[in-house]
Amino acid sequence: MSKSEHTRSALLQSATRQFGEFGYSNASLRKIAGQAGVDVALISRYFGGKLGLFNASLKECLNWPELLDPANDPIETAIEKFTDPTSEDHKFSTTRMIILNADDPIVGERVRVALFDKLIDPLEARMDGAHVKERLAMFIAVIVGASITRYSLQVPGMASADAKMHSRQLRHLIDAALSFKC
Amino acid sequence: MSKSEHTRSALLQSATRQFGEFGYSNASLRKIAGQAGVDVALISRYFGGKLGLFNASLKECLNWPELLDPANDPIETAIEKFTDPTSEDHKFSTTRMIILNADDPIVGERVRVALFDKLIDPLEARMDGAHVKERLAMFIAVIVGASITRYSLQVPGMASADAKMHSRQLRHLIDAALSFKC
DNA sequence: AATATTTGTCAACAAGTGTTGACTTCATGC
DNA sequence: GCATGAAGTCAACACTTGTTGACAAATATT
Repeated sequence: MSKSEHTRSALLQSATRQFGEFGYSNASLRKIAGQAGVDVALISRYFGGKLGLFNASLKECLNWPELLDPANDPIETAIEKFTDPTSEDHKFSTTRMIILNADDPIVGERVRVALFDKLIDPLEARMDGAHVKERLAMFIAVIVGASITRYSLQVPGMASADAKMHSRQLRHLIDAALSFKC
Repeated sequence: MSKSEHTRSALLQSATRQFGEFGYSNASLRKIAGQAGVDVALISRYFGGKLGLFNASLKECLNWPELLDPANDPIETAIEKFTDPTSEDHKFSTTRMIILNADDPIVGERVRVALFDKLIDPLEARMDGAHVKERLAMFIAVIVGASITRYSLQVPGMASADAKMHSRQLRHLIDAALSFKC
């Protein structure tokens, strides 16, 4: 790994944390560079600017090839990815990255398009039964709502629940979402 | 209504729109004042600054006395308030105001405390049965998740659903949340 | 009518933002 | 050893932000 690749990836990792924690507009390039131990000007050099850095970070976040693998159940894969149990801190999960930036006046549109291209459309293509669109939307709503309730709002009934209990809550709601009949 | 009260309320209304659409940090005092047809400096005069303006707006948003009225069913009242069918544009709903600012580095803590004081704790006090905390958290998750999915992410299965269909989706998930048994 | 109080206007401020270009340092080729 | 190009440093830029204080206009009070 060359020197430039090293700083590039350090920048990308730091950016993903900051964008995921504070959102695009609240994240500062100087803080991103500082956390990566690198000069601010290098961001423009390697990514062309703040927008380019965000795009690179977004692309990395939403790269979920497992979703396309026929060997995997799409819903189970999505649950694993969304709840992201490997991440050390859910503050920096992909779910948060999406939610926090979906309304941004600058990158919101981009985030939504990427979300559809990389996640929602592939998921929809692999679901069957009646009312796929409606059930999928309800599934997304449950995942997103649970994430916000647990980590952003910190409502005790979810925030203080242990992993097992939270998993039961999630499964119960997901089952309801997927079994919806108009 | 005196002159000063008029500009004060115009400022407050404009602020609620901007804070609800862009979030605290992305909202600009100059735009708020401009939309209210008033000079920027008057914000500092009437509200003491940006933070004071936000607090006033937040207080107004979360003033839901109907929730405490024993004549009303608390859950039904909460649903009405959260889904906010009277608002001309859900972009400026109370739900959005809360979600969009719950993570802000400056006002996030304030928003969460107000949410608990004014909504969650009163709701919890009026619910009965087993596992109240867990079921309430799941209820919140459904409301919040549906709002984001429909209005922020704009997932077609919810965003394109008419009012009747969306209401059925919401009821189905809420029933599941409230009937949860550990 | 003259004074006092409220209400509104304007310009400036310090701080922070993303971005740029000239410069130095470093490593690799010949 | 020297020259070439990559990699990193630094200071400045134009701009926006929230806030402040001095001033003008309008309204109310005596």
